[in-house]
Amino acid sequence: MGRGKIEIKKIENATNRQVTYSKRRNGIFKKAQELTVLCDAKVSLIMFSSTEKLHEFLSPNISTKEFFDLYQKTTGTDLWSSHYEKMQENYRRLKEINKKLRRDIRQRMGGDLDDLNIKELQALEAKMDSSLVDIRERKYLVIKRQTDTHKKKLRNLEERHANLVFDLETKLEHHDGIVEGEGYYNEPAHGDPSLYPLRLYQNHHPNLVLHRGGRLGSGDLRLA
Amino acid sequence: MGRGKIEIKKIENATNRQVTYSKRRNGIFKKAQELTVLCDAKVSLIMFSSTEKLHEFLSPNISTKEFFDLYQKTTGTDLWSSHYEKMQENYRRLKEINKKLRRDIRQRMGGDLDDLNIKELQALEAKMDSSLVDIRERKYLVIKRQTDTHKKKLRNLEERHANLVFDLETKLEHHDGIVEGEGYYNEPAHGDPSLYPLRLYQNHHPNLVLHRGGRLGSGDLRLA
DNA sequence: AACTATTTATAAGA
DNA sequence: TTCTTATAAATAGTT
Repeated sequence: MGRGKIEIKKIENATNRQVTYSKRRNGIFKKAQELTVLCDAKVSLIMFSSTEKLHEFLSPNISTKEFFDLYQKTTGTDLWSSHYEKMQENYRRLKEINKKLRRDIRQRMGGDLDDLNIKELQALEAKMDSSLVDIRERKYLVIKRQTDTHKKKLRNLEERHANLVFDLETKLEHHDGIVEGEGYYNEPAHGDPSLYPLRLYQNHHPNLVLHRGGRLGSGDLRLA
Repeated sequence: MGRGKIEIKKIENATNRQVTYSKRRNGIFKKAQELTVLCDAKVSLIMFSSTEKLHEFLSPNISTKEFFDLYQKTTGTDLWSSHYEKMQENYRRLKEINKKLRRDIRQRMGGDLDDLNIKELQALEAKMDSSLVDIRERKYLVIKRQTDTHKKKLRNLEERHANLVFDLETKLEHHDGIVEGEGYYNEPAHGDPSLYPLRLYQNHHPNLVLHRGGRLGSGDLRLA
């Protein structure tokens, strides 16, 4: 259809080819559009020119994805399954590992033991026993650490307390009597209440204070 | 193009529509084919008739998947991503669970205890202890079961042995002497060799045989 | 991007 | 469906 008949083979002249592509592309798009309307059909027409330019026609009221889903459903193919495969493989492996881990834990918790023989049971028992030793060791270590920390705090507290008492006694000696109100009764209240000198007027000797200090701690720290 | 001009709107007559679809489908396929060849283009033409029948044209030297991959790459869309997302979510969750399980196991094996406080350590110790009790219980149950089975087998063996001895003694009484060769020496050889009467001629009393039977077992079954 | 001679597609009919 | 054919539509080559 044109001034002359042409042979259907690749047009070698690039310009000519491009012009023909443009003309015929319009033609085929029009045909696709007419087919869609006349025959109530769904049409997807996608093309890449020799220069890789993309042109597309799609019937209205449907998206490319919907169209492609329909295509796959109809042809029975699943073009993206290959994309999944690797991930699915990993997923399966992870699931399997997960199952084994759960089973292992169940056994360590004393369940799921039905299909273990004596040897396996003994091995499990031994492992658990050794682990328990580790855990106990660890626990005692943590306790010891905490106890040491408390002891250190306690010593520090005792020292500060003794200093207070010493200061007070020094003042008492200077005044030759008991100090009331101001100073030592109020100042500590702004800080840590636990540092408040207990019944200060009754303790005139630092060594006695140290003894009382032993009771300022938070009791036996051994939680075991 | 035809005997008369037609308006581009849906053909209401179903037969007519089907005929037109068929004719124009051939036409557009031919156009697609010509475009492919003439202009060296890649064309994908997919259509569904109003009766959902699928027809497809695809340029040679390319697969539907390749074509679609190219389409997505060119348009920058990723029509598969939504399909991935759900699976990726599951994968992530599974991985997280797996991590926790591994950690749990490591802790039960006595490792990874650094970030547990005393309370957690105590709880872990208690759980392990209780589990260990379960495992030991289970072990003893299995051992007891096996021991019982062996005892039963043993009793059965003793009984059969006693019967043999009884039969032999009966025969001895009838013959007033020792029986040689035939019968009891050979018959048991066809069955379980362990059932072979031991030095039979030396045991004339069933109660003695029963004592010997005690030594036919496989030793102490207590494996604990 | 237009033009137009000619080929091609196809609507209607058989 | 397929063939026929008159006619509409598409387009090759030209400007």
